[in-house]
Amino acid sequence: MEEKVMNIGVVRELTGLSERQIRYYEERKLIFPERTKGGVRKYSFEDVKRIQEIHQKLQDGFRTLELKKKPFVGQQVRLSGNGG
Amino acid sequence: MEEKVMNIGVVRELTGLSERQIRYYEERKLIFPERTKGGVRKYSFEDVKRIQEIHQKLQDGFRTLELKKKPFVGQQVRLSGNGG
DNA sequence: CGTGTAAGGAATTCTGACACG
DNA sequence: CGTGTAAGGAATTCTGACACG
Repeated sequence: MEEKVMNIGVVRELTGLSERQIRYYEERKLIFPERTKGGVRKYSFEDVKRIQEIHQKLQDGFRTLELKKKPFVGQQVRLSGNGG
Repeated sequence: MEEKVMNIGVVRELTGLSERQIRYYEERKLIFPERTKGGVRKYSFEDVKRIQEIHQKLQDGFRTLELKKKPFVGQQVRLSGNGG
């Protein structure tokens, strides 16, 4: 399931998210789709799973930057309070 | 692996065959990709496997029509001789 | 910050046809 | 029969920007 074979349109359908959201997660370095020569993004089923987890975390109040590296282990849920 | 998620371009790369060949196998009713609203074909990993088997059979001298229904069981290799 | 959207361009795919042996 | 190719159109995706709260 590591093969990067899907266009963003398929990922959109599988996840129910928008292309904007999917591209944004990449911009934040949370997912790493491949590209065709022409620049078209290609995703794997693993990516799809990851995208859904990211979205879930965002729902839980995380910010994308907090999801980098090992994003889904040993983290505390934070619904408010930005420190700062 | 039944999910129809790949464009023909990806199938081309995975199989090494041409788009022409891939579309032709569909024309001969040997594979059944889905379609997006816009008419773009979508293939599964199963389809990819099937396509490779079809191609192999053609190499072995079969004709596409002979590959229909249960194409890969109980068949004799035929390298020449078309009856008739 | 995370997401929506309109804009224009580019990559990808589609169909139907002609060609070959 | 199985496959290549040039042709024109259509669907899909891309980037950069403005907007909102």
